[in-house]
Amino acid sequence: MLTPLVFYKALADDTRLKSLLLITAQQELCVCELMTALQLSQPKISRHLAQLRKANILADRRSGQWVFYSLHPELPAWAQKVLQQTLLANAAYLAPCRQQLTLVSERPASQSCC
Amino acid sequence: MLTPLVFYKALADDTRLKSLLLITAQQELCVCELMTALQLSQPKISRHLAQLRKANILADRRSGQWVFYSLHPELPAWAQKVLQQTLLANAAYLAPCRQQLTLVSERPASQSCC
DNA sequence: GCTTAATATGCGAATAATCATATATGCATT
DNA sequence: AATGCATATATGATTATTCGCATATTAAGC
Repeated sequence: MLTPLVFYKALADDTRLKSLLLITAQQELCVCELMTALQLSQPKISRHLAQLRKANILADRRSGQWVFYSLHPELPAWAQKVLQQTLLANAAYLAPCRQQLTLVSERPASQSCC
Repeated sequence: MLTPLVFYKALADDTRLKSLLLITAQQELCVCELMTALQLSQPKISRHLAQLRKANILADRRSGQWVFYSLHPELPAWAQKVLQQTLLANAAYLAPCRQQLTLVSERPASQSCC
């Protein structure tokens, strides 16, 4: 069960926060997409995603060489709302990352919602 | 201006998170009330509150020997919503603190809402 | 002025988080 | 099987946070 402390510790790092918000906005992203969006090294991104996965905040799904990360299906509703609100109210914080975000062309069709 | 990263770093500590949620629930609290609610030393509480004050998340008001802390009037709406939702959805996390919370008898009348 | 209660802060020690680098795995193509 | 790309993990060094203790500060009561 996800405690608020564990959740907010997960958000208390620039790499993790931006990754989470980008994934919240895009449904799912792979490591290399986050690399270009955040302009950070591959091990750095991978490490932080692993942290979020261990906390059951993100779920991963492998598709060929890529591993796609999305919000964990059992992420509590309050935590989802927190992410959504943060995303909507802080467009400027994410704008530079979203500009540099480039989706991989080989991306397999994902079950897009909304 | 309060960035999401600064805000979530402020929430990423047990003492600060519980203090903030208790203050969200009670409008305002002083250091000694938080000491008994959280069963922690005075310097420890004071230090963390100072951090939250420096980040403009809390405001302080002196009344005699007491210093009362409340949510900063200019705390962005999204941050207020985050605190409210966290409070509502995590009663169990706060229950022990709320049980031990004892308001000072000399408490000056505060503009209580709800 | 003196004492007590509430709060704040300086400082060094302990703890935890993060980083860069190197190495390893998994899958696809040749 | 060998090469290349995407991803994962291990390790040691660095850096940030947090803590406890002692000491200031501020206000109230005598």
